[in-house]
Amino acid sequence: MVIARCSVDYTGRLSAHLPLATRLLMVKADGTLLIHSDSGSKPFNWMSPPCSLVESDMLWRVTNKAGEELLITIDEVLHDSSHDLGVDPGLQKDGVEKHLQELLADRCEVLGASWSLIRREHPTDIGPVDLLCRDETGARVAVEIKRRAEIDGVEQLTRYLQRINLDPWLAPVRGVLAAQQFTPQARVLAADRGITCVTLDYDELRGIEPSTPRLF
Amino acid sequence: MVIARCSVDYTGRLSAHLPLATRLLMVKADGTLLIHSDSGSKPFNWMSPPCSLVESDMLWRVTNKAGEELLITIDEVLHDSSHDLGVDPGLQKDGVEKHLQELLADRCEVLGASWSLIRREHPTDIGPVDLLCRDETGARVAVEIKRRAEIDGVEQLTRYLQRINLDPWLAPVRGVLAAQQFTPQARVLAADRGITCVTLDYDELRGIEPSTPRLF
DNA sequence: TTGTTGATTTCGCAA
DNA sequence: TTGCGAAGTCAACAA
Repeated sequence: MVIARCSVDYTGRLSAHLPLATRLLMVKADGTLLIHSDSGSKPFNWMSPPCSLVESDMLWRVTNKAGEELLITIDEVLHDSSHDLGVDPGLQKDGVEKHLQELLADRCEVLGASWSLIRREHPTDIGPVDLLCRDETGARVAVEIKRRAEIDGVEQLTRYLQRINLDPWLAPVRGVLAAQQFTPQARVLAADRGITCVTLDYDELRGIEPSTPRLF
Repeated sequence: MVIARCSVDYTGRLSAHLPLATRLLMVKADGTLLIHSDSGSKPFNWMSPPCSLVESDMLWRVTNKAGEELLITIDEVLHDSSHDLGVDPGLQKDGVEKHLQELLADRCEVLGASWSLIRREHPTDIGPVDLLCRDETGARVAVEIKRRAEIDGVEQLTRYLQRINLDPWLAPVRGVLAAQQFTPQARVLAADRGITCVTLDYDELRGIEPSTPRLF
C-alpha cells in the first residue's frame, strides 16, 4: 500500500491519462494493482493479473499479456506499508436470480393455480429458458425470471418465444416475465408483446418453500 | 485506512456474509467505504455515499437512505492510518465509443463509397440514433456504433429502425451496425434482421482522420 | 429525480 | 479459451 503523488498513463483497450495528484496505489498478493483517489467506489486505473510490475527509480511499469501498459510516474512517496492478509474465505451471497429460479421451480404454482413444471433451463439455440411450465389449461408457458425486469428482459423472453414457437412439438407457448420489480417500460413492452408480468415476493417464496415436503 | 480482522454482514439489495478474516477497510473523503481482500479487483463489500458510518466499540454500522446496511464486526485492528489526498483532477480518456462516433461522422465514407452524413445523434422518441447517412444510391441508413457489438446492440438498432421507418419523410431506412468487434450471435441476429455489420479499425480511423483537411 | 447507456465494466458459468 | 448473461454492477449524462 503506497500513498504517493503520481501521474499515470494507460494504453490498452483505450488511452487514458491521470494528471499529477496524490493517490493510493494498492498492490495485492495476486498481482492486482489498483489506483484509487479519495472519492468514488471505482479505481481510476487498474491492472488485473496476470501482469508484471517493474519498479525502476520513480517509474512503475505494469504490463500484461494482451499488450496493455500502465505507466506510473511517482513524484513523491507519502506512505508505504505492507500487510499480509492471508487468504479470504470469500463472500456468501443469497437472494440472487439463481436462487429465485430454484424457489420458483419448486413452487411454480405461485405463477398460477395448478401450474406445473415441465423443465428448468429449457435449452434453445440462443440460450436456455429459465422455466418451461404447463398452466391450468395444459398450455405451455415459457418463464423468464429476473430480480428486476427491464426492457432487455422483455426482449430476451421475446427472442426465446420466437425460437421456441418454431418447434411444432411445443408451440404454442406463451410468455411470463417473473420479477421482484418491474420498470414501467418493461410492463408496457411486455403488454405489447402479450407477455404476462408476475411480481415475486422473495420473502414469501423463501418462507413458503421450506414448508413444501420433498418426496425425493 | 484500516487493516483488521473482521467479519461483515450486508443486507440490502441482497443478503451477504463475509466470514472472519483479515481485510483492508478504506474510508474515503466522500464517505465511500470499501472492504478489500488481498485478491481480486473489486471490493467484497462496499457502501456508496450518501451513507452514515457509526463506530461503536468494535462494531461499525454503515447505513444509507435506501435501507441498506453494512455491519462490520472488528476482531482485531492491525493497522490504522489516515491520509489527506486532496481533490483529484480526474481521468482523461480517449478511444471510447463517443470518440469512434466523432471519427466516423467525419469519415462516413469508411462505411461505403460516396456515403455522406445527414445527421449525427438523430433523435427518435426512444433515443438518438448515432448516425443517419445517405448511401451511394441516395438511400438513408441508420448507423449504430459500438466498441463491441453484442446482441443487445442489434436489438437497440432494430428498435430505432422500427421507429424511424414510421416517419414517411425518412422511410425506408436500413440499418448498419458498426463496431470494432462483433460477437457471433450479434452477427447472426443482425443478418436475421437485415442489418449490415461493418468492422471498424480505430487506429485506421484515427490515422486517416487528421489527413482530412478542414476548411476552416 | 429518474431513466438510459457505456464500460479498460468485472464476475461466474458453461460449452 | 471463449461466449454469454448477471451484477448490491458503477458512473456519466439527459430529460
